[in-house]
Amino acid sequence: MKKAILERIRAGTWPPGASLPGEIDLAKEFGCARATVSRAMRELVTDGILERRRKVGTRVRSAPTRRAEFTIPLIREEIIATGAQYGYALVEREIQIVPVWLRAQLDLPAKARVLRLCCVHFADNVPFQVEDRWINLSAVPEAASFDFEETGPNDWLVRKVPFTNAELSFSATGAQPRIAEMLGAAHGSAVFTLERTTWLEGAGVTFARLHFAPHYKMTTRY
Amino acid sequence: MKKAILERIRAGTWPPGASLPGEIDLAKEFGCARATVSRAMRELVTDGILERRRKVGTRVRSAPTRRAEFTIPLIREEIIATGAQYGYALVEREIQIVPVWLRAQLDLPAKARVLRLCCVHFADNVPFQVEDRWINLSAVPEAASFDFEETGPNDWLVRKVPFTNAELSFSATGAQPRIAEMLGAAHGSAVFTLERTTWLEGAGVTFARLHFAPHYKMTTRY
DNA sequence: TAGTGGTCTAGACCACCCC
DNA sequence: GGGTGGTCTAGACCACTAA
Repeated sequence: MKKAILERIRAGTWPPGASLPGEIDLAKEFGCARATVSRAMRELVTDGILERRRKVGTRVRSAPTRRAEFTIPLIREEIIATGAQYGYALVEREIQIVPVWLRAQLDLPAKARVLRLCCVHFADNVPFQVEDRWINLSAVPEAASFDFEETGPNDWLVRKVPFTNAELSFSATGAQPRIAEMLGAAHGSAVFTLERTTWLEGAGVTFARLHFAPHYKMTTRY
Repeated sequence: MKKAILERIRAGTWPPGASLPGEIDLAKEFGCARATVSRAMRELVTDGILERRRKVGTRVRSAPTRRAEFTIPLIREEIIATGAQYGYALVEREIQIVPVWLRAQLDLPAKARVLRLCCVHFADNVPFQVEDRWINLSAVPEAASFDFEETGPNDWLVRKVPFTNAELSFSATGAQPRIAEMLGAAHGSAVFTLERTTWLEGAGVTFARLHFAPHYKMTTRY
């Protein structure tokens, strides 16, 4: 069904910007139930192919969708998937009062306690990613008594703590001396940086800043 | 319906990794039709919350390999959305034989002709993005006779040329002298770089390498 | 207010795949 | 083989919104 509609769009029966017939007419035309047409069209909307408005009808999107989807894998799985051996090292672990910049990001009260971790993930013993992690101890008190010597915070959190909202941002930063050293890169070299914040029902859970080794590329197809 | 299921997951009735009851049981429990449960669950699968396998059942994904979705706006619209004034300048326009590295990327025959464009997008007269663009002239012959003095290739292509597949990749690169100069940045400074390739039915259409001014961040929430 | 999509029901058959 | 999800039907009512 979905294929049949797609074919017509590709064939030019319904060029970009054109209106499609209503669900009932299409159902007759294809000889199937209206619910079937409806489902196929709803899927095409989520695929970014169609655009629907009540009372107006369904149109083929004229400017093809410009949405990209990323799956953010666990770093361990990402490394293993390349065929390399995964390695992990904890560099720093400290409980502290939340820094001001992080208070704003996680929406925490003043003097909230956070666990700060810094660790390195290796692929075949070569540094792959430096993870700077802050965990809100009022949201995740168990974290205070876990040592993170063997298991990375990423792995641990994913199994322990659900979240409802997240924010991701990508950027390029010049490697700070400490980061550069841990990554085995030159000072100031361009580092791909991913920041991720997660909340559970409005309460900030954790913030991570991930620094990737030089030449890392994050790729997606659609 | 979808909400009801999500609530239970959040509430911990079905913790990560747990199996949910079958569709028929759930339908009884919620007092609704099986098709309704089915649709809600399928949607939760596409949201990355659930995982389903025939004969095995439905589970809550333990590692929410959640997908982040980006909307890649037209650069012009992105700049205007910040309240700044959009500016555009064409720096270079040349028809040439496709370079080898690009042949592989676009899947072109040797000696295919491509149009190479280099331009800068400004926000309030400050360089915002440098666009390095290659267009396959056998796929888009009209491009050869368009001068791109006033309209950026991005704007033009989006209106003229459909595509069926695309690949996006993000990385951090040290600014090459030419790029640095155009961006008004220091040589070697960290530049966020986005590469985008699009195909139409298997035929490479265009490749773009976008270099953003320092401190650019690409952000998404979900 | 009329017409569109959005959602649901109750039932049916099929495809897959672990046991 | 048998239980699971995948998909479909035919019909119904609701919600939104442009005219």
